[in-house]
Amino acid sequence: MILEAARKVFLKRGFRAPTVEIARKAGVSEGTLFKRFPTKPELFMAAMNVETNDQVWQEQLMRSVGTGDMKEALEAAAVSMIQQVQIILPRVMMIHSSGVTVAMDYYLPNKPPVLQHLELLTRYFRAEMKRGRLACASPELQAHAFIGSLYHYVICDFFHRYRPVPAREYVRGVVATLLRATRPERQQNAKQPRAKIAPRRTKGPKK
Amino acid sequence: MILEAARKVFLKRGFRAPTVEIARKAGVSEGTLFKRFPTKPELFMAAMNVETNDQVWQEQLMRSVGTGDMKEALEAAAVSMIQQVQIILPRVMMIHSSGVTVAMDYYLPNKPPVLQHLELLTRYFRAEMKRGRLACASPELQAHAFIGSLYHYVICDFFHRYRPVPAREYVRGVVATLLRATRPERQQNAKQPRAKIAPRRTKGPKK
Amino acid sequence: MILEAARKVFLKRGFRAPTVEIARKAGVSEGTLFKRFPTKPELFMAAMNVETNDQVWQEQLMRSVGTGDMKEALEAAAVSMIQQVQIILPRVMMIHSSGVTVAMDYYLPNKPPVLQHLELLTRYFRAEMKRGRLACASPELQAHAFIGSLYHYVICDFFHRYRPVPAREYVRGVVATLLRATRPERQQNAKQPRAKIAPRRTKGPKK
Amino acid sequence: MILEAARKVFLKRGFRAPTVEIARKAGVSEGTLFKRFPTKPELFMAAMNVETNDQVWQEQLMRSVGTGDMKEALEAAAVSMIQQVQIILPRVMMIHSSGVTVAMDYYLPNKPPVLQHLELLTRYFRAEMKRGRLACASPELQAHAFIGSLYHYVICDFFHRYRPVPAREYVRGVVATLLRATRPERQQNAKQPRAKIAPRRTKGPKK
DNA sequence: GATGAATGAGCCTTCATTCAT
DNA sequence: AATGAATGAAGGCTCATTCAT
Repeated sequence: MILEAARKVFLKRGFRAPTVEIARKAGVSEGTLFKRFPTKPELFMAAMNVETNDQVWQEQLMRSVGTGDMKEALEAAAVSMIQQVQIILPRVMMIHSSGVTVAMDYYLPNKPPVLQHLELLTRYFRAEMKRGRLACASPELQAHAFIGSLYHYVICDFFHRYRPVPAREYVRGVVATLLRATRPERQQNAKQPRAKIAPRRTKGPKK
Repeated sequence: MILEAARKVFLKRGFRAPTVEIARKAGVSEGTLFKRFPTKPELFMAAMNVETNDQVWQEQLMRSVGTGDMKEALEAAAVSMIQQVQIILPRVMMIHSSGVTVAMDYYLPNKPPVLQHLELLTRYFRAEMKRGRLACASPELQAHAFIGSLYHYVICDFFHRYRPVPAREYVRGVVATLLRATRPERQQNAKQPRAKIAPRRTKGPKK
Repeated sequence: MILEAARKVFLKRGFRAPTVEIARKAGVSEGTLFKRFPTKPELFMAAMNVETNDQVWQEQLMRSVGTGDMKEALEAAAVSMIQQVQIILPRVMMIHSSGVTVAMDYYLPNKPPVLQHLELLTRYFRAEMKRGRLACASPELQAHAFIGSLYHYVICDFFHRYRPVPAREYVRGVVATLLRATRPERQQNAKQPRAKIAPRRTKGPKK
Repeated sequence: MILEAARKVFLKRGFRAPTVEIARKAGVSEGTLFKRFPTKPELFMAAMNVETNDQVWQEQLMRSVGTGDMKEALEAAAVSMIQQVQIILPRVMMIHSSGVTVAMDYYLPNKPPVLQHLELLTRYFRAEMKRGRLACASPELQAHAFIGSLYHYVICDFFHRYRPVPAREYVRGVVATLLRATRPERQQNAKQPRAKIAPRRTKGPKK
């Protein structure tokens, strides 16, 4: 597939990568390439496309509001988000650095993923706050920080191949921090001993 | 100054920006440009230089360990870090996307800023934990997440001109969250010194 | 043909001749030029190629050893040699003066023509001496001098458009001189045994 | 000395050699260089100057006519000529290949050395023929061939570092050949006036 | 439709020449 | 007078784009 090849080449060598190389990698001639994408920038933008058709996790997260286990819901969402960001971030960076001037309107008609994520999480936090399951001064800011933690994991991996722990474990830590920081102070609850973040409770019952 | 001009042009138009344009913007001839920087990639790498000689805040933060107000210390550090990242991040991204192959060893001899930050904060958290002023399962992960929140502020600003609140306010929120999540459980719980998030409970019997 | 054009241009204007000019003269674009010859020096060396696939006369000369008319054989060879040298000499000179550093190994894998010629003639003279049809102190030196006479004809023509007589006539003269100088002294002259070129007779009284 | 340096550099790297390099080698600044020689071609032509102020041997040779030992006179002249040619030939070649268009009038006001040599030797041969000390069909052609043998020695050395024997020995051989070929047929052969090399014997019956 | 040779505009780089010091 | 930094025109080379096959 042409876009596949273009993506690989562009992400490795930048926008400067010659079209011949893309054509060769895609197994087609340059003629064919340019019949499909009349100019290089068009090919580039198509290859760096950032449309995300996988919003399953977004809907799941919102559906969980008020009902499910917040920790589980957030962890699942976070893992999915990391996966998505791993795909999207390099492309967004590539676009921004390419000097291709179409840059700002590339994720039309949708909002750029980062802002989508922000909005979603903000809505989620706000919703859970309304239900009294979360307490924080600014849900938006909280969302910002939460997402930032996740993005940073991707950034460290992408820039420096630095991955201190597996994604899932990282997510657990981040979610735990979040929940601890936003735990509503109920009647100074003696009945919730701990067990919040308890990482490895997978098998046996604690009792 | 040449590097100033080169930086501006490169950051706006990418590595593809013609050297004439840089020369013109710098107010010198192309000849002069190439006498100072023998090749375009060299000029590029010099302009994208990421060496950071301003580690004042790093030292201040570490000096505050055990003594000052943690909130204040962290907020000050965070604001400085954001400022530094605002400068550095676009350059790192530019380098990575440029296809210039010197890419990976560009911040030699020092470590890349991102990892420097991570290390510093980890050390800081660990130090404060030792003093009992902070409690968390994994100081490294905590640092990761904290820094991530700050980076993300820069990213949103850089990519989408999105800046929900002023940096200082954002920082306040993030630090508050952090401190809330890592507040050691004082007097009322003195018999549970650790074991909070305790990731490594693998061996010893709890009893 | 590209090489044809390149040759003409290079021989007239030197290595400095712009590639555009060659392209124009060859009736192609610069792009095509550089697709065929990736760098200018490569084009240059290809155009100045000195490989000589026309060794007919060399074989003919050697085949004539001992049988044919020496004068005719030598004249034919000399005329051919002059023709070949007229092609080769300007190129060799061009290469040497161009400053292109590949210079010394350009006629690999074969020996350079000059030395080829020297070797051939030396072998020829030696062969004819063995047959008693020629007498000289040093066949190699004789060959050297003979060839030199021919080269010089080309040089005068090339440098100064000076051509005192037609090539064929010149050749006749040179061959005649050679044959006269190397005529074996037959029976009637038995009293002059050697003393031919008598190298060190500088001092001794003539008597 | 500037010209010295220029010569070295030009002869090694061709006309393309940068003027900076020459200046550096000459130990002066580029400014000084261009104050002395307003343009590069002028510097080049000055460095490749071919004026020969050492005509001693030419006069000596002519003075020897009819008196001295022809062999010795010719050998001395030949050695001097080789020395001179070793200096001049590379320069002439360089000029011709440089593409510098002043090329044809560079040895004004004198004749180019090659032709000077030719003329001189022709006159010498003719003079000695008049005295009966030499016999040949065409003194000019004889001179041509003689000089050619000497030039070729220089060429082989220059192009291929090929020097079969020391110059002096080579010269002895060449002169010996010449003298043998042009030895007047003394007393015993008075009825063969000319007809030796007989250039135009093509048509008429010899009778 | 697919191909890939040909094009030529554009860009990096060099270097002769100038000129303020 | 000497210097050498600055200039900018020129040239080698690349590569997006076209088009005849």
